[in-house]
Amino acid sequence: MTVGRWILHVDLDQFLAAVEVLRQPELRGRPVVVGGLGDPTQWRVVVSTASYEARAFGIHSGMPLRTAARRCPEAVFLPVDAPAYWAASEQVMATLRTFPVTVEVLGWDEAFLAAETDDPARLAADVQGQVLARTGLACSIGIGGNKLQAKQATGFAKPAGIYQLTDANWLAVMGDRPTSAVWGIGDRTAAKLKGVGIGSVAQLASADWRMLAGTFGPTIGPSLKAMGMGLGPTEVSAEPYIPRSRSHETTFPQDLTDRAAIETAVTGLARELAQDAATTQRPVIRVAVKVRYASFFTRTSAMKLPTGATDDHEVIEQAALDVLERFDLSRPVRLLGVRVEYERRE
DNA sequence: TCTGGGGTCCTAGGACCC
DNA sequence: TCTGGGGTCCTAGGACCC
Repeated sequence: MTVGRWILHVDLDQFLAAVEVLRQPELRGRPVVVGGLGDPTQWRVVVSTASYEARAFGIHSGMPLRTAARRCPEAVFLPVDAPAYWAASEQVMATLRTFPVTVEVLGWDEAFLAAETDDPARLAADVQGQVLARTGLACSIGIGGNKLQAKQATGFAKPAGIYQLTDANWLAVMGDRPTSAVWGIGDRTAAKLKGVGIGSVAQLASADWRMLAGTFGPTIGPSLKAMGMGLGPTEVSAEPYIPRSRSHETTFPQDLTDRAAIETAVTGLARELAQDAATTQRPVIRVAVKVRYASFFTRTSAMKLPTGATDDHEVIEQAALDVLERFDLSRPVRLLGVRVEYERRE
């Protein structure tokens, strides 16, 4: 066998629920639902992660906690404890870095690995074993010739398995599936593809890229065909991630109708982001405000800071309030959000 | 399903300038 | 002065992902 370059996608299984079970072993085997403050009677709070036992009741991420409680009243509901998950994630990523691979972290429960090996399945099994031994957490691993194939393969590896997807079996495995099965193609794009006669991955792979460019634009169009063919990026970077923006948003348990309360909330969100910008020394160049009304109609508006990049909290808060002025605040407000964009540095 | 929070990237259109 | 074409900046919004 010749040594080749492989991409592995490592994905922790039911990550939040798994960390909770580690801390409370008596929860193992029980339906566990992590979300919000862990109170299933609260409105407007959704499931972050459901354990496999909870998923058997039809509970899944994004589902309102109240709905989850209705589907499985005996489930254990737990609050989201982000610091605990970040700590567990750090342990996992450190374990991955003990292998002779390049590790690119994607959020707290995923990573791409690039490896030179003639036996990627063996490497994947070793990684799985070490992650489990050192952290107590199970992961699934997809193996591919590029990031798309590897990421896609992980879906077939779950739970706690290994699956390989390459140029050799891509079309055999993916060809008959709907285009929305491909990572990066959502329901909107799949529906639009259907409108031009493309329903399956195989059809997308053999589609005319000029036609796609006409329908989806010069960048997205041809990239869709490439995705259908199972082509994707191969660079894996261990460079520390530099965020482009940060945001905070809050959905209120009850809609806000009082202008002063709205302004106070926006100021508070902006202040937190400004403090964060100052401590991380990332000057802000733009400030955006998001308003979701009771009707769920959502608008955002943004402003480049006229003063130039700054981490001055007064400037950032004032900018958020100035942008807020553009909105109709006579209607009940369900959600308020503030986002700051950082100066891009080379 | 009465619908969270935190991100990224792309596109389209208007303003403005030459 | 009924009027072109190209480049760049800015903003709103779409789409997608975890």
